[in-house]
Amino acid sequence: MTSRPTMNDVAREAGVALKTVSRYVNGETNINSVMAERIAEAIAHLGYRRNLSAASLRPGWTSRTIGLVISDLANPHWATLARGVERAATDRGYLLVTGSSEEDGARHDALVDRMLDQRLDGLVVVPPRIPGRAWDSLVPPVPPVVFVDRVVDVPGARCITADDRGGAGEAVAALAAGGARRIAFVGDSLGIPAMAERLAGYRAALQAAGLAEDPALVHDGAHSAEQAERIVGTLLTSALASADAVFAANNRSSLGALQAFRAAGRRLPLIGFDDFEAAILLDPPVSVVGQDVGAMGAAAVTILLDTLEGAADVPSRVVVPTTLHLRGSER
Amino acid sequence: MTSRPTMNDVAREAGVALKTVSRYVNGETNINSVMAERIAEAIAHLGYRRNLSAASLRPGWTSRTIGLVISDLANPHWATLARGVERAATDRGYLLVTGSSEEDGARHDALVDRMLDQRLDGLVVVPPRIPGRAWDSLVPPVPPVVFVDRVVDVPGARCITADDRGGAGEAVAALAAGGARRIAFVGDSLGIPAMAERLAGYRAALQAAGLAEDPALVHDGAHSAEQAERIVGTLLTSALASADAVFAANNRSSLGALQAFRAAGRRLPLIGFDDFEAAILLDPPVSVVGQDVGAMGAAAVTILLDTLEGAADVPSRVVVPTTLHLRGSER
DNA sequence: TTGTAAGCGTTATCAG
DNA sequence: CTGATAACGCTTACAA
Repeated sequence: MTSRPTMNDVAREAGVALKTVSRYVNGETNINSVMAERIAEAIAHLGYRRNLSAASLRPGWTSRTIGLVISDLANPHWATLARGVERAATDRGYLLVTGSSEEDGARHDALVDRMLDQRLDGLVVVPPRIPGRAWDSLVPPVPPVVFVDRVVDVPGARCITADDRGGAGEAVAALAAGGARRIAFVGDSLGIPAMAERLAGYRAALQAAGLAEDPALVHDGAHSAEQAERIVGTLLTSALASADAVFAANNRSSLGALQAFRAAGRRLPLIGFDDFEAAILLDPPVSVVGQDVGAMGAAAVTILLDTLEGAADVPSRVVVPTTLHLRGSER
Repeated sequence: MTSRPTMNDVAREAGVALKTVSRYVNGETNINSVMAERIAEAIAHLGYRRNLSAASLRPGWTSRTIGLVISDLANPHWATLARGVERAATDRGYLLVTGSSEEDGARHDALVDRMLDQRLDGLVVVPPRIPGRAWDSLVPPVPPVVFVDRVVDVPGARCITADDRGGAGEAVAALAAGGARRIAFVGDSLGIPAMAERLAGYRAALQAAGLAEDPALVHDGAHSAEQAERIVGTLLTSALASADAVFAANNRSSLGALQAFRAAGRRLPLIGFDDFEAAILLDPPVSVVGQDVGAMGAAAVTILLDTLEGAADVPSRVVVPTTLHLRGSER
C-alpha cells in the first residue's frame, strides 16, 4: 500500500493553496464557489480523506478516541459494559479502544500506559483484582479517568457503580416479605467494597423487617462457587445455623447455592446478586438483583466526555439503580 | 489538563539536543552515560511519555492499532470473536479499536470511514447483514482488510470462516450413525453463503451414509426461532414429511426446534450448528457443532498483521475447524 | 558521540 | 476571499 493522497496533493491538483483546501474540508463557508468546485473534484478524483491522526497533533485538537480497560471482553458482564461504553462513545462521535487486563495489574498498567502514550482523550477503567500501580502515582497532567463497576480509593476519583446497598436491601426485603425469618448472607470477602455495601443493604433490610441479625448466618468466605456450595450445604444441615432463605451476594455464590440445593435435594428461597444467563432456564427460575451494566458503561462515558468537553458540575460519583427480578426462587 | 511535556522540554531540562533525547527514548546505545543520566532524570522529573501519535506521523511509522467492526459487542458470539482479535493484537503489540455496526450498512460504513481516517493500520471486519457500500468501491490505497465469520464476494478478499461444510457433515453423519434415516435440514436462506455450505455438508454426509435426500425435509425458511419452531412442528406431525432427526443449521433453528419439541411433548434426535449458553443446561443437553470463534478472530489478526509486516505467502482464505460436541440430544 | 535542519499532514496566524 | 509561513511532537539524513 503506497501512501495516501494529502491535502497538499489536493491543493496542487485543484490549483489552490493548501489553506483553502483545509477550509473546504473543515466546512468553512467563506470559499469562492468556483474554487470549491475545483477542490471537490480534486478530492473525488484523488480519493482524498482527511488524516485525523495528523490533525489531532495540533494543539487544542484531540483524537476523539477514548480507551476502555476491563478484565475480559469475552465475559458477558464486561462485554455488556463495553457495549454500553461503545454506544455512548459513538453517539458522541468518539472511537473506542478496548483492552482486557485479565485482572492482572501488570497487564492492566501496560494497557493504560499504551493508551496514554497513544494520547487517547480519556479512559474508562475497571480496576483489576490484582492491583497494579497506585492510581495517584501517575504524574499529571493525565487525561481524565472514570472508574466503573468497582470503586477506587483515591480522593476525588470518578466512580460509577451499581446500587449495591439498595439492591441487596430490596432482595432481602423481598425474602422477608415472603415470610423468611432467618435469611443467610453468602458472599465474598468484605474487603471488596461492593461486598461490604451489599452486606450493609442486607443489614438495613433485616432491621427494617424487624429481624435480628444472627452472625452465624453471615458468610463472607465464598470466594468461589465451590466454597459457596459448602457454606450453603452447612446452612441446610446444621441445626444451629439453620437458615430459611439465602441471599447470595454475587454470581458465584448463587451458583454454589444452587449446587448445594441440588445436592441436598431440598431448596430454600433464594435471591442472587447479578443476573446470569441460565437464571431463567432453571426450575424454578432464579430471582436476582440485576445490574444495568450497559447503563453503567454509558454513565461512565457521559461523565468522561462531559469532563473532557468542559461541562459544569459533572458529578464524580454515580450510583446506577438495580432491578429486582422476581422469578420464583424467592419463594 | 494542561499539555504534557514534550521531548523538547526534556531536552531543555537536561541541557542536551532534541535528537539526543530521541536517541535515548528509542533505546539507541551510542549515548554518553553522563548525558543518558541527565536525560533519565529530566524524564522522571517531568513525567515525560513519548507521544506515539506524533511519532506515527512520520513516513514508515504507523499507530500499531487495528480496527474491528462487528455487529454487536454485547452478543456472546461477537464478544468471543472480539476477544480473540484483541488477544492476538496485544500479543503482537497492537491496540484494538472496536465498533458495532448493529448489522446496518450505513453505520458500518461510517465506522469503517472513521477508522480509515484515523489511519488505523488495518481492519478486521464482519460484513453486515444489511450491506453498505461495495467493498471494492473504496478508492485505493486502502490498508489491508480481513473479513471474518462471513465471506465477501470480492476477488482476492481475505476471508476467515468456520468449516461450515465439514461441521455440518460431521453432525449429519453422527445422526445417521445413531440410526436416523430421515434427517431434516432446518436453516436460514441459502443466499447466505454459510447456509449454502452447511447444506452442502448435509448432502455430502447423507450420500456418504447411503441415504437419499428428500426435498420435503430440507427447509431454508427459518429466519427466526419462531419460523424454525413452526417448521419443526410440521415435521413432527406431517405424515408425508415426517423426519426422524433434525439438523438445525444455526442457533435460532436449534432454539425453534427445542420449542417445537416441548410443545409437541415429543423430541427427535437433534444436533445444532453453533453453540449456545443454555445448551448444556437443558435435558437432554443439546449437541452442537461448535465454532472456535476466538480462533477465527486470532487467525484474522495473524493474516492482517503478517500482511502488514510484509510476510511472504500469507494465505487469503482460512477455514477454521469446528468441533462436534455430542451431549445427548443426538440420540 | 552529539547537534542542526527538514519534514510527516494538518490547522492557525496574519498579511495580501 | 486567499495564500505564504509557521507551528504541533516526533524521527532521520546529514553535518560537526
